[in-house]
Amino acid sequence: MQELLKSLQIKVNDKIYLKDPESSALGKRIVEHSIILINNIGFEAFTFKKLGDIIKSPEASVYRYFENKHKLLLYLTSWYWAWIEYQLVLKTFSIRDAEEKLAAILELITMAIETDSNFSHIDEVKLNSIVINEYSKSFLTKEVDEDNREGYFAIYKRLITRVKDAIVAVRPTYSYPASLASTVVEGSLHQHFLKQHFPTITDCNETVTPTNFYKHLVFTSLNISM
Amino acid sequence: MQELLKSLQIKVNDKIYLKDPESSALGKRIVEHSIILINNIGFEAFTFKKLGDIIKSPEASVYRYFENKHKLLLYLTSWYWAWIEYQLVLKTFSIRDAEEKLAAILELITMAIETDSNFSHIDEVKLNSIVINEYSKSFLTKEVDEDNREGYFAIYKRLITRVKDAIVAVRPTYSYPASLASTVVEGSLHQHFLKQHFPTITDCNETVTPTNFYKHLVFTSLNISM
DNA sequence: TTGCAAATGATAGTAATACTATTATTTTTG
DNA sequence: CAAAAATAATAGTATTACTATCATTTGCAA
Repeated sequence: MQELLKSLQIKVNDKIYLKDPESSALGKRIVEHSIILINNIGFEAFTFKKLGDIIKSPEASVYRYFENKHKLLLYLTSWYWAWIEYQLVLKTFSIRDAEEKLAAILELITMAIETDSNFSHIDEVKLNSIVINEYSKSFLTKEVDEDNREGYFAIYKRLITRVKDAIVAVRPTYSYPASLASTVVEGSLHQHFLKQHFPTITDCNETVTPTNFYKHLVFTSLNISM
Repeated sequence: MQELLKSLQIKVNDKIYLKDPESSALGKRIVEHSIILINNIGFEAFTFKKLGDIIKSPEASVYRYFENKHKLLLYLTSWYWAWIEYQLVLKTFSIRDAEEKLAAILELITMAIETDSNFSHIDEVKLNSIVINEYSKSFLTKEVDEDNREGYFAIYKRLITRVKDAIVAVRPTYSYPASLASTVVEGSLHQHFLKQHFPTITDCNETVTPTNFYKHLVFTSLNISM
């Protein structure tokens, strides 16, 4: 049931790919192993040639699914945000209290993904790690406005808007709901990164989580005592 | 006087370059035109070959100053953060009141750089734009731990620590001073980016600035009424 | 079950990138 | 003014990021 809903809901903008990777076994292998490979060697060192060698298909076959590796990154990260948005809707639609709902959203957004759902070719733990390490690169480009016009960031923006709406529901007079929402989503990825690589400039570690920090940040900003 | 101090203070880790670009006319041309070129075409499309064509020197000459373009980016962004840190120290060392000092720091950190100082080959406005668009790429790499060990991010971390210290001075009991400091510095770059490319997910525009947002965020977090 | 289209595989090729190497020429400076 | 240092000129390599062509396999419809 949850599986069914999932397969129905998690759809990315079909202009991102040339051929839907969900539509064939090869497409799924491309997605599955690109996640593993990007996670292993990083997006810069990742090439369609290396991926082709791993899945034992010529790189030309990969190019039939994605124009280039940037489109593939857009695909993977869009899928991730769609998956998060799906969980957000599922986990919060029945919560009536605005504060409680916002708290649930913050938990979902700022939490580390630690267990793979294991019912598809997509490893969500590795994908989360890719989002932490590579997501910024998907929009920090000269083509960002063009890509945005094509709708490649639509799911991400919709997610931020949902967070913003939850903030507004709690405190309609607050002046910066959109900035606060985008700060939490982006900032949370950043704190997870700092925790791993720059521990001296974050308070997040094994005991203190980004969730603790962002809950405090958001609720005090909205004038709610903690 | 300010000029003198500046030339004395703004020094980057000398392991970032092979030969100090400040030590020769060619070095300065490399830095000056790399800022212009990266700003124009973006870091991905930027190559030493293209830079060489512009400054009319062979790309091999550029390679005598910087191992590769990633090192050049580290150099430029380190210079930028050193410049910001220098201003921070200069503008706040005489402020005794902790809240006032923190406010001054937040203004400096979150403000857009709009005027070029015009007394060196470095255009700070363009460099600020490079930092907004490319800084994340300097640490979102597989080599981040190695680069960090070499001290390539030392100035940036020291700057964040200064912001953290100012937060602690205001509210010693606050639990997340380092995370708040890193959130403000990184988040401010992000809000400037959103303002330009994703206006629907930020409240920052011509009238509302990241400074307004972050001052509110920080001071409410520290339980100071606004 | 054959037969045709679509998908994939195999192979080749190109321009650009990210360098390294060598030698010649110019510039600096002791 | 001579030696040393810096830069220019040129060439070369492996890899990347593609595109093109044609052969083979696979799925499915008559």
